[in-house]
Amino acid sequence: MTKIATWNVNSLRVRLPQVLDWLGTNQPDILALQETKLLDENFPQGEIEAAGYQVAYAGQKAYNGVALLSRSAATDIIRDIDGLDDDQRRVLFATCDRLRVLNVYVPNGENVESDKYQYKLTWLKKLTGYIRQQLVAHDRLVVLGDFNIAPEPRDVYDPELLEGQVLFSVPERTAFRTLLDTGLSDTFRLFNQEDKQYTWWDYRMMAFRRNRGLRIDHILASETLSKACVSCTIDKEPRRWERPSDHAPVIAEFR
DNA sequence: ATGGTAGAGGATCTA
Repeated sequence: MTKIATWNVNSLRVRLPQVLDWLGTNQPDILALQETKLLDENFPQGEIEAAGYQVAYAGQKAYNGVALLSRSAATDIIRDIDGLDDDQRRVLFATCDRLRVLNVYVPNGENVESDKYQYKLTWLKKLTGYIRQQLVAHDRLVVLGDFNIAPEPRDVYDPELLEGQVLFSVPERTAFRTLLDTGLSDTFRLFNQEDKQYTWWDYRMMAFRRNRGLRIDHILASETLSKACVSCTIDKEPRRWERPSDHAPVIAEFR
């Protein structure tokens, strides 16, 4: 069994003790992190290796940044995807435990009128083209991370209020659907799930206490891997901790 | 009254 997880930590510097605690409790084989917000020279490699995990990372100053923590060594590591043409550190692609793993931090988009929203849609289109190519070569592909898109009305706390807003606009949801149509499954929806399960809650307005959240962090699997997927769950526990990330981890297991 | 909170970095920008 291979256990793989994703977690937007919103600063690895601040969240490192929580990440180490969570690794000890949950023992994943692979953990994909987003928003590390660290230069590579400041990555806490020693502390993570001391906890029994190897690391690969692609960071930058202040914003973005992704990392892959794994029990086994990751190989064939790619930090710059062909055709993405992006200076921001948002992707990390590697092979680990017989999986081809693509860790993504999709642009937030800010709001639907913003230039950053167009950047998000263009970025997703380029990523989708790349994934379409990669699925030809890799039948055991996992794409996971913070997609900054809630795919369906049941993935947001108030679909009427949020309709047309960033993270839940029709063009974003269509882009997500197009990505799945390359041959990926949203592993969370392979299983019967309780209602009102989310992965992100705004820090403001007591959103977590009121469960005003969105499901925007996902683990997508190729057809071969979908058949081998036995669970996908959201761990809300770290969101309850003192000084938490605004995102909860998502965990999938593969036979 | 365009809020409210968090992180980075040292004034705003991003989410």
